[in-house]
Amino acid sequence: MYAEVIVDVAAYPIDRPFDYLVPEQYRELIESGSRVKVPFGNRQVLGFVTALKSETDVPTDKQKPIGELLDIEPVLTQEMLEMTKWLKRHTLCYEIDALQVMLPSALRAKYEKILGIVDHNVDLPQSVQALFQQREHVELKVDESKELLSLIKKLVKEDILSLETSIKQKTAVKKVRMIHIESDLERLKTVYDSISNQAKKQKDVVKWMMDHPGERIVSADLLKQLSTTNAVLQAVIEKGAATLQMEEIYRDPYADRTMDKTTKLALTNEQHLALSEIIDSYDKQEAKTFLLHGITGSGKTEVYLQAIERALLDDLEAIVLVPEISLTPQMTNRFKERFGSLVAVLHSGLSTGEKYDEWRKIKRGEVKVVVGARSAIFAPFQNVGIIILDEEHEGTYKQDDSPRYHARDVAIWRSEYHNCPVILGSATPSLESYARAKKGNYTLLTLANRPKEQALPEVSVVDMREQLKNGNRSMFSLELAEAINVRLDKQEQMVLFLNRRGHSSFVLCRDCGTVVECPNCDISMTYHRHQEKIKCHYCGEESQVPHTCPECSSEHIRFFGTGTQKVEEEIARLFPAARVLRMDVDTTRKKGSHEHILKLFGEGKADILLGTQMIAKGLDFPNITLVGVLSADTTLHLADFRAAEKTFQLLTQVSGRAGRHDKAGEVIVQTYTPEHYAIQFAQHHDFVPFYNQEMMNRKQFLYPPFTYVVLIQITHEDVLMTAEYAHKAANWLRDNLTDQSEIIGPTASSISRLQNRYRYQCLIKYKKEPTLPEVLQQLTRMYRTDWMKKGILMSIDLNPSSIM
DNA sequence: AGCACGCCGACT
DNA sequence: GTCGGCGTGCTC
Repeated sequence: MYAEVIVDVAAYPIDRPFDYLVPEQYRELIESGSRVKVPFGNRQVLGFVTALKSETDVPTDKQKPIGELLDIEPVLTQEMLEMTKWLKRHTLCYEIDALQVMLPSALRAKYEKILGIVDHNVDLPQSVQALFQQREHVELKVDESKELLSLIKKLVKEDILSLETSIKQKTAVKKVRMIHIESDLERLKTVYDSISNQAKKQKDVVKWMMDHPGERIVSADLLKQLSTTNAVLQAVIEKGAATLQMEEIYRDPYADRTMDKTTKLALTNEQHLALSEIIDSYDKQEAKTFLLHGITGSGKTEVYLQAIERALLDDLEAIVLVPEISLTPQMTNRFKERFGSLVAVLHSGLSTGEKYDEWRKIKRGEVKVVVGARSAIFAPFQNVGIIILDEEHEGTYKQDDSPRYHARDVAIWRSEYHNCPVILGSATPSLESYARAKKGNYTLLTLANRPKEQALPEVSVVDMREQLKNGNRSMFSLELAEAINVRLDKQEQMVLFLNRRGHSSFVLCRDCGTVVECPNCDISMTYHRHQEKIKCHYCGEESQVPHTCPECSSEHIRFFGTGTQKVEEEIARLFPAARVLRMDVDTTRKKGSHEHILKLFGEGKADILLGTQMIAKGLDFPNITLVGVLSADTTLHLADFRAAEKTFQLLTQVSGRAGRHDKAGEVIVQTYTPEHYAIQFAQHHDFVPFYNQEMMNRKQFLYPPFTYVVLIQITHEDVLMTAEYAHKAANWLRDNLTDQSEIIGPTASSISRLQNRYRYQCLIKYKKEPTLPEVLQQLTRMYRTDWMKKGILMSIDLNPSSIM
């Protein structure tokens, strides 16, 4: 018996199955989808069994047996194995990357080099002895000095030391010491009597146990409750009053929270119509994709909940994706409230262990609904009944490193596998999805009204050029300042939005015009006043604020541009009575701080919630009556064909935060380009006219959804090398693709250097290009066999979410 | 001769 | 990706 194994090595010639002999003792147990340890070259690596067979073409002298079978229950389902092949083809990634992306990171291998002493008669050199410090075995870290490493290598060769790789799972299953108390009271009594009166503590413990016969309790809890020590407990166990067992437990991030269960809400006609179309298709077991276009506050979530309820009736499972879920506890809570313990939550705020435990609950079918961010689309359910992507237009559904998959594509693939519907929901659908819905590839469902018929908030656009002309140089227009004062008087809440964190976005010398740039990236450093530092938002570089110009030594250094920190200060100056909560990457770094800020705001502990785009989505507080967008221009002028679309989406989403309940909402948008159609249409909540206008632009410049694009990015530490290979790539594409494709570039990327690597890119635009998969595969091969060795890094992104 | 370093190819 | 093998060139 042989197993085809994909080994945990990402390299071009390795990117295929290797055949291994299955040892006798594993023949009954092994299944495809299990992890194994295998000898590979002269080391041990982790691998995934993708198939079993009785024959092989591999000559006998090259056949090696599997070292160890790691899973009795395979970690990969058959569906995942099929999905892997599809992912590999469609994202041009290594098969091993496709496999690993479907599993929680806890299951990834952790390789350790273990150094041991073989010959004790040899005196080891001082430096090696220091490493061992009397121990028999130590872990050898790669960051030891070169001299030491080569010395060790020599000693290993001479058989004085031994070097082995150990493979461990990154995070283990959490276990607790569980005490099982003897259930036979008589026997407990006997034990009690047998304990000498001197062992008072032991008597106490057994006495307590006699009140709790047959119960189970976690060892630590028992010790705490009886304020005793492990020694006492051990003695009691030895006498037979209880037994100790290691038991698996789940780390539960929601352990200390209780929630009131909610029941179905009554649906509006529109909601009902949408739901019955979905359920119809569900009943027919169609793999149909719905685009649920519902204005903000129109009750999309209730439609999701009731569609899921239908699937649960048949004991099928549901996957719900939300964009970066930890940002929207309000959203996850709605699922927890409706479906209680049937819900697993997967998001980036959980620890590796917590994610692993949620994953195991899903795998074992202990939960039926998973709510999670992008990677939750790989939830290991076996009987999926419905898949939902909320805010389907969000860029976070596209993974921006290998494998560069889009959760929407995976969702549709899985829906075809399980014959179940997919619901894509949004108030501002992506142009791609809306175009597909109009063409009939997706089924369009529309919710044009809010359930309680609340009006959409009034949006006014303020021309900041006029403010400047009238002598107002503040970042608050008169209109916005007035509106803020009104809310402060009425004790209503506000959300202020600015898509830029930090204090000032650049530091400029007024004498020579120098802007302080990051030493590793071609990007200006942002001033952060709280730590009195300047930071690069791309690579994390930090340094002291210069007091003189690094170029000309002038002291006329000034800070320009506005970030959330500066706005916070301005609010304190202009509205001293206002209580402000700032929410951006800088204030939400700690685990749970996100929820904490929102909780404070929900309890009315602040008047103003000031933040970056993380506050644009999902907030639902009844007392918010004003939303202020301090500058709508930040996203509008990016060098990306989706800039207008992103701006429209953002404005519509933030506007939706106001007036969701009884009180009417107002939105004030400040901009230097009020005439721009994205701002105009967002002002009037006009998605369809915006869509039509934007489609005309896309058509004119041949951008998606009229074409498909592929972004190819080349980076290297040396500019000339970067440019050279970018040209090579572009020329190769021009020579090999048909003239149905347009190849743009190479050009320097808009951030031309990042983390000390220069960046060039080219773009392929095509409507139909039958040769594309083949050509890209060949380009990848050239890169992996040849260019990589020269330090070039190349990435190919099909349907990139941004071309910057 | 003895070894450091870089390049090449193999890995079931 | 990571190892060993092998060639080149430098040093004692």
